[in-house]
Amino acid sequence: MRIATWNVNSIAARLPVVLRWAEYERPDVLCLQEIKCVDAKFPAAEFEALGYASVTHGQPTYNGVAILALSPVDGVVKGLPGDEEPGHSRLVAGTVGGITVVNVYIPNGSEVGSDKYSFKLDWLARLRMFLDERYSAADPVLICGDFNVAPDDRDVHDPKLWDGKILCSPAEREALEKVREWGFEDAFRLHTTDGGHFSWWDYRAGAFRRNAGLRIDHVWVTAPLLKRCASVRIDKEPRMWDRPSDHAPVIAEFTAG
DNA sequence: ATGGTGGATGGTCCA
Repeated sequence: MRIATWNVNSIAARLPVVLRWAEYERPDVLCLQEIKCVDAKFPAAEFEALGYASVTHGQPTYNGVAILALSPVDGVVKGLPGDEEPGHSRLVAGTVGGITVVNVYIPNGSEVGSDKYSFKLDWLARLRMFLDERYSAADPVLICGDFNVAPDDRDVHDPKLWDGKILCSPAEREALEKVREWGFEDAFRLHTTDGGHFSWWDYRAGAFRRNAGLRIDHVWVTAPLLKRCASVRIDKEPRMWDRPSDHAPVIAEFTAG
């Protein structure tokens, strides 16, 4: 069972790249963030032609998340409780092949100290409450997505430059740690302990060429999945294609449970 | 260089 996560920065703009990648990689589950479209505009038929069912939670212009899966998705949840209506579409969850998958697009936060930063910290606190109320860490639960946080300095190309900045600041790292303490481990760090592995590179200033990136896209799992996790890798290949997303997909592989 | 690039949109907002 392979589960992937990818911030695609508009599914309309990225459809050729995502279809091409899905066709050769063919993960069992593909979690997308920033689809930037309403549910009715999601290109479900194109993915269905590859065998994928779509569960979308979109909104106009911004945000939006989707779970694509080769087998049926049950127990679907759309949206984080406590979101104002109409809220940001930043969470979609469901159970596929016995694994509960929680797909999140955690707010970016803009700048430390801004209103958007407060919203990010509050959203993370509400995410923890949602997990407390809805799921059990004794079960196979996986949370993945664009977390918009580099958990520690190994995940930052230039820790001095980013020190205290958005995506790296202590308060957001602590708020994310509270989510982790619910019962998750960072699956990537099971297999890879060194730095220099990134999942996002700014479009500007030749950041990808210089590998000036951050590791902000994550796959975290509970204990029952931890022992089944065979590998986690970041696929930089589609970041080199024409009209790429600024994020690379992350793929986790699990042995049968 | 308080910039740079990219997406949705059709002015700016967002990342």
